[in-house]
Amino acid sequence: MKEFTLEDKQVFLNGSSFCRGLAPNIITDLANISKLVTFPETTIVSSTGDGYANVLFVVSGLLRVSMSSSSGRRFTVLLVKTGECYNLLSPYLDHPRVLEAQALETTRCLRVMANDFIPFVEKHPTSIFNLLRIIGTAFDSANSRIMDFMEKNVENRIMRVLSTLHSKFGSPLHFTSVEVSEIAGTTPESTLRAMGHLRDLGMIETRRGQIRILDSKALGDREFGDLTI
Amino acid sequence: MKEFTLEDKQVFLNGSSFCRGLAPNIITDLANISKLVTFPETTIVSSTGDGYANVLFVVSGLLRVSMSSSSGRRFTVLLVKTGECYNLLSPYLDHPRVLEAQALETTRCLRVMANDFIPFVEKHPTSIFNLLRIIGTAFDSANSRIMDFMEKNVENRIMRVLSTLHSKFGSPLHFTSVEVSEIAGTTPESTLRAMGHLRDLGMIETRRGQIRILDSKALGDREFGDLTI
DNA sequence: TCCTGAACATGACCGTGGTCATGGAAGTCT
DNA sequence: AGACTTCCATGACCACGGTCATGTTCAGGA
Repeated sequence: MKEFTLEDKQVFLNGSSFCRGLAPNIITDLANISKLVTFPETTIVSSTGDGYANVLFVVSGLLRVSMSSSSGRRFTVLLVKTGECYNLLSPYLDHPRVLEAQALETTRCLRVMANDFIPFVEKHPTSIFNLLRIIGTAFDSANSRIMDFMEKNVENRIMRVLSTLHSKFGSPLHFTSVEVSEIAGTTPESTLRAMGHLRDLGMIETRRGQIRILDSKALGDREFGDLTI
Repeated sequence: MKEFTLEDKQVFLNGSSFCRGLAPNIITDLANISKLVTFPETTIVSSTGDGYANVLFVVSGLLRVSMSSSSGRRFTVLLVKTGECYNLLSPYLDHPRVLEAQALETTRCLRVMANDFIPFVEKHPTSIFNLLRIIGTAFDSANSRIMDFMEKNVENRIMRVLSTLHSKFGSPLHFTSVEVSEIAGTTPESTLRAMGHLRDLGMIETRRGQIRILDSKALGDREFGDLTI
């Protein structure tokens, strides 16, 4: 693989959500403390309680951030794609996080160690805005998903998930029923039934491991819009 | 009512979660930009989409932070009591928040305007740790509640809520079935049925508007502990 | 090419809990 | 004291969706 130069880092970071609107010298500082790392597919990047405190900026690939219960059920909190970041909060938290992260594909990331990230933020307080914007959006999304559990039936939750995934990843989506069910908080069977109905209604088309969105407008949530997944 | 002097502010802030471990001069700075305000019972402090961006530190009373759907169902995200704070993120967010806040009792707060709060944090970057710790805890709690929706039945959710409320407010609790149901994400009827069963099991005692916890250990969640409500 | 495992699909069953309805008990106001 | 409101309590109903079971289709590997 080609070398990932400082300039490559800068170009990439410049397009990332965390660096939106930041001055070039700030991005250079961040590039300087970052290091490219590669996680092969299925790698567990961090698991519950392990105290992994590095910040990761996904360059390519996909990270799944999830939460699991002792009974083995998994809930997907976030899918971190190119330009997005994971673990922004951990450098600041003493207690171990409850979330875990796994690479769904071979994933390259720029890694910033907690010990470098904290001084970076202190030196450049304007980065707090982006940090808090990202966290705040995720927090709002989590609460919005709770409302969905209270109000919506499975089919409507699936619709909102598909609409969100479509906004984020385009069409067709490369997710299985298990993956969608772990995002929507239901079972694979119910997911397949719901998607079968949506297919009958002409909103989507499905193939093995592939979902094509035909009517994203009909799928979306009128009240709260897309989630942050 | 007696004057709330600068020294009163400092003493109060010194005991608040946001100021834990902060140097005295930092607390003085915060006290200087804060102003005591009083919200009579039932006051809507901020409602969805109104762009209220001030930070509030509850001196006495209780704020309920909640989310409502168009169909009128309310979900209580947070109960902000003495020493805790509300709206830490809003000064940093451009888009309006989805949460709303109401005073459940006559509530006195120290209010810091967004325009004063942002420079304060920039001047004292160590306050970021507390800010992010509070946000991170709330975020983890939200995800934990989602897991509860997926895994637990109503009775177990109620148990976890009661255990958490007991840790936070002691015993007896002064909440109605409607209020508990809005925290647990269920209906008042189901809440009453569940609490009736818990009463039969000898874990709680109930009177009108009052819940006495008898066996907090049996109520608690073994896997994830208390929530942040 | 066959074999194996994963993903899709669908039916049957039934428990949880939301909804509606009714009534009683406990405060509150005039 | 009586009227009124709020909260507690409980029963009946039934729909949603989780669980289990069975079978088919598809893709990749030996």
